[in-house]
Order: sequence, then C-alpha cells, then structure tokens
Amino acid sequence: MVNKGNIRLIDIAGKLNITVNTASKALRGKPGVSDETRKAVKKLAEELGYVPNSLAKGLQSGQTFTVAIIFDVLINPYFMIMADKIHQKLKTLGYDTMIFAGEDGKLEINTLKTLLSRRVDGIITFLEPSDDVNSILYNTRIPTVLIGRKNINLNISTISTDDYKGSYEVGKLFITNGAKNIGYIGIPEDIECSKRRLSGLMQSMIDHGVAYNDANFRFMKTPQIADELNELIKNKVDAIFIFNDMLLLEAYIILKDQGIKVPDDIMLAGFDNIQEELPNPLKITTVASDKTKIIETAVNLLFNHINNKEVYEYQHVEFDVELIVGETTKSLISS
Amino acid sequence: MVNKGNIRLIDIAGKLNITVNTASKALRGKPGVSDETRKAVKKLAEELGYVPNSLAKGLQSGQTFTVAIIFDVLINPYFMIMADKIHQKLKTLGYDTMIFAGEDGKLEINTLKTLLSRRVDGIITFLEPSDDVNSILYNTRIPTVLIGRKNINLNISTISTDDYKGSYEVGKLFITNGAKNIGYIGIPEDIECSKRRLSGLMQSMIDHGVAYNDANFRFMKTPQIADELNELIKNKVDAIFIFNDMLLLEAYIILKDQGIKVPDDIMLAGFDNIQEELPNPLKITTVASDKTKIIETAVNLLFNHINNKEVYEYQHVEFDVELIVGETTKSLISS
DNA sequence: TTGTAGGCGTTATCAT
DNA sequence: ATGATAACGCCTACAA
Repeated sequence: MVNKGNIRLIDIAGKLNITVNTASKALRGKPGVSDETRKAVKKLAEELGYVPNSLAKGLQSGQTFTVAIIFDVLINPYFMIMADKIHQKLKTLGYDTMIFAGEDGKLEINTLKTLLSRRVDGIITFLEPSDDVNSILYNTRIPTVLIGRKNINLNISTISTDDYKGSYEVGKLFITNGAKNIGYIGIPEDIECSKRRLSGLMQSMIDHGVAYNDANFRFMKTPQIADELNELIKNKVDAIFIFNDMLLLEAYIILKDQGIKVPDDIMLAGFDNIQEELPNPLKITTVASDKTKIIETAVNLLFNHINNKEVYEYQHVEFDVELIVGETTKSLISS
Repeated sequence: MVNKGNIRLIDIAGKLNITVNTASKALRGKPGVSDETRKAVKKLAEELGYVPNSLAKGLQSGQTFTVAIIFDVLINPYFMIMADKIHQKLKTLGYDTMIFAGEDGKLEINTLKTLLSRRVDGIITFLEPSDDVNSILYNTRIPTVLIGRKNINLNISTISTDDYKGSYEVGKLFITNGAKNIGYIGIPEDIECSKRRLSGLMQSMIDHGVAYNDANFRFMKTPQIADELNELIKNKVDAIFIFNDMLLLEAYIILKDQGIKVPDDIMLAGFDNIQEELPNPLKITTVASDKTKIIETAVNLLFNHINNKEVYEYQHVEFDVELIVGETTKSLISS
C-alpha cells in the first residue's frame, strides 16, 4: 500500500491546481502566496484533515522536535515526577518526549544508537553515560543533560544537588537525636553520587565525634535492599541514611514486618522528598531540592545546547538542598 | 549544514566503491551480496559508527516502530506502573515509546494530530478518545487500545477490569464490617467507569439492606479530592470508596491531619493495588487485577491490529478483579 | 553479484 | 505569485 489514506500536500495541490510548493508555503504562512490561494489551501487542508508528515519534515530539516528521557526504571516516584515535569515543559516548547530505559544503570551504546537513529534533538538522562557513549556524545555534540548524577569527568552538562551538604545534614540530625551507630545504604559504588552521599555522612560523623564502622556502609549489589538492610539490623544500627526515598519506603516496610519501630528503634532518612508531589502516608525525613527549578534549568540548558551547537561548552550546575524533618527520625531529645 | 556528521550508506558505499544499494543489502542480511563485500561493508559500518536514519526508513516504509502512550498525568503511580510495563514489553518487540498527556482527561484532536503527524504505529491510551477522535481512529484504522476505561460506545479495543464486581465487593466488605453510612468519591461523571464503580457499590448496598444517601456519592470537579472529602466528613460517613489508590492516599493524609482515624473513624477502599509494585507504608484495602497480564493482553491486541490492518475488529476484554483487604478497613466484627 | 532509477513527503532554491 | 527541481537517506524493483 502506497499512500495509507494520509492526505499529502500533493493531494491538496492537485485539487487546487497548484503545486505542492505553493500549498506548503500557504500552510506555513510563508510569503509569496496570494491571500486567495492561501485561504483556499487552508480551507481544503482543514476539510481533508491534512497533517504534515513529520518524518519527511525531519528528514528534510534534520530536526525532529523530539527529546529522549533516559532512566533505569520508571517505577520510581522520583523518575516519574521528573519525567512528568520534563514532559510538560517540553510540550510547551513544541517538543515531544520519548522514554528509554538504559541498561545496567547506564546510558549505554545500544540505547544511544537508537537515539542517533531516531535523530532526537536532545537527551535528558538520569543515568550516567558509559565511557564509549560519553565520547560519542562529545564527538557528535548531541545536546545532552545529565540530571542528578554529577560527574565532572563527563563531557556533558550536569544538573545535580548538593549531595555532600545534604548527607552532612542528615548525619548531624541523626547524631543530634542520639544516634551512636549509623549506617548507610547506597546504590552501586561506581555511581559517583552514591559515594558522595556516603562521604558527606562520614565527614559529619567525624566532625561530631561519632565513631563509624565501615561494615555499616553498604552499597547495593542487587535492586533489592533487603540483604543490605538485614546486615545493618544484625549490626544493631540505630539510624540509616538511605540513598533515596523509594528505597527508604522499601526498608520501612521490611522493618515494620519485623516489628522494628521507626524511628524509635531505627531512624531513617532518605533523599528526593518525593512526598512533595506524591501522596505518602508516612512523612519521611529526607533531603529536598527544588525539582521544578531543576527541570526548568535542565531544559533551558538543553536548549542552549540545541540552539548553539557550535559552542559545546558543558556546564555543571549544582542545586542547594534542604533537610526536611519528618516522622522517620526522632524529635530533638532534651535529656 | 547538510550532513551533520552522521554517517550514511552513501559514505560507506563511496569508500568501498560500491553503490548504496549493495551496502544496504549487505547490512540488512539480504541475499545477492558476496560474502567478501558483505564483510567489508559490515566492518566499515562498525568502524564508522554507522546508524541507519530511522526517519528515512520510516518515510520509505511507512513504519516507525513507535507506539504512543496517552495518559493525563504521569504523576500517578498507576500510570507509571502501567507505562513501565508497556515500555518494557514494547522494547522486547523492537518498538520505542513516546508519551503524551491528553487534555481534559481525554485523548483529543490536538494530541491525535501529533500522533498522526509522527506516524506512530499504534496507540495505547488510558484516556477515552473524544468523539471526533474516535471517528478518526475508526476511519484511519490506526491501531488503538484503550486500557482501564471500558466504553462500549467506542469503536476501539478496550481492556478493562470488572469495575462493577470490584465495587460490589468493596460495598459488601464495608457493610460486613459495620458501615452504615457509605460514601463514594469518583473522577468526573462523564468517564464511564467512574459511574460504573458507583453503580456496583450502590447495588451492593441495596442487596445488603443498607440505605444510601445520594449526597454521599460525589464526582470530583477538580483534580483535588479535598472538597468532596470534606463534604463527606461533614455528612459523617463511616466508609468511603475512592476511585483509585492515589486519591485514597491523598484522602488518608487529609484525614490524618484532621485527626480522623482510619479505619476506626472512617474506612477507606481504593482501586488499582498500586502497592503491589510500589512500596507503600500503608497497606490499602483495594481492588486488584493482574496488571502484567493486562499489559500483555493490551500489547498483543495492539499488535494484532497492527499486523492485520485490513480487518479492524475491535474487541472488549474484561479482566477479573480481586479484593485485597488491607489496613484501611476494619477486621471482621464479631459482636 | 552489482548497479540504476524511482519514490516516500516535505522544504529550499532558483526559475518563470 | 507560482512553478520546477533537487535534496534529505533509505529501500524496492528492475536492469546489467
């Protein structure tokens, strides 16, 4: 089947005895078309339900008005919130959104090839690019912004939060509220910010004179938090800083099932403040940042790159954080 | 700028002194190319990082290997869960995913035009199409599946859950546990399944000899549940069936803030069982269905349509539901 | 086995 | 103001 019932410019032109060229210009408000012709074209296009073929347009112009978002799993309130904000913002700019899951927590070559093949105009990724991808991104100058995972070794723009400060504050809060044996559960160690959050926590413990036990600082090897959590329970920690709020919720449920009380037996703190956008019956103690502003900045940065492809100067923007005290940590003890 | 640094078939062909045709066939494993040539082409393509231009491919073939998902807001665990499952499934089939937000809770003409323009191969929508869109979908035979919102007046395939039965069961549970004054909060009334869920609840009350008060059956006019909820609180209901789990969580928080105890003062039940995929500290009483199977069926149905465009026979599939009893309803009273 | 020609739908350029 | 032509990159059909 040749023309699957889609109306083309040539169909309009044919019925009006003009050329596609004229029809094209008429519809796009370009000069050089008489008012009369323009009206006739627009009217007929409307009647026939003409919709321009964006593939042809994209092939011709090299622009697809498409941005790709890369994450690992969408079933993570944080990604979902951010994806929604990005999608909304892009829509106002006339861009559509594709979603892709990376592999092994990275934006790797397979995914990138799809993006290249589809000629997306830009990439917003929540996953660090693998090394080979990083160099391709750099060489091809395809506009890319990495959100949430600062890594100054990468040749791309990044928007991150002040992991170090946030983690430091969490440590301080734990200690102020009586914690003596603090644990940490992060995502795999090769993710820069997972390490950074630990280092903030450790410095906080050092500065506040609380001894730390390396065995209580753990990086997940699987997507499940249970193993690492059980290890910490065995070690009788009284507070755990968890990489993000979703993992915290998983931990909370496991603790609840074991009859361990939060925050009385164990205090918990997370990262992301997902409860800001998502109803959550448990008020989490967490590190927050201005997600809307982050997305705003990320998209602006992306479009800077898109509109100035010759000057590929990547930037690293870091956002301030704020500690939100919820029900998963004790209130100040005045004993 | 003409060729933005992207390698094309002609680049490969040129360096090898063959034609694009041969290069094309070589890369796609088509017969009629000598082993020697094929190897050389593949090697060079690999070295040069050749990636086919999917726009050109799509323009030529009329296939884009793209499916669009339509929802209203992504910040809804249910959509997120479903979107993730769809995306995963599509990926295994070699298709990529675009996401679109409808307007006013419908898949309306603006969004549809974008989909037509992009020549997506199929549409999976969580929103009912508006009337004009429905007829276009029917006329153009663009493969579409509507999930979660059965409406037999639509000319498209739908996958839904047994709203009536689920709601009936909820009513029964409420009543068994002592509810005398039951309320309902649904999304706007023009959404079929919002009405259907109410009717199941009402029938249940009738069958079990519990009087109902129309003033306690409410449909939201804004995205916020607070107004309707406060009305029910005023009316001193002792149980509320809420359209879905996310709204239930919002309601729970509002009740908690007002010092109203769940389930002691008011029982709550929702729909979707989002806690199956998402960690949730509060175990919700909710109506569940097999989401993975639903998505599996939806995607299969979609590809039936895609692969048999001549026979456009839409189907309505309804999935069974199961009542999950959580902490938001009382346990059986034996008084 | 390899090459040539035409077309997918649109836009830009250069005529007329 | 309008038309003709070429190009975007690829694939199919047919020819050599």
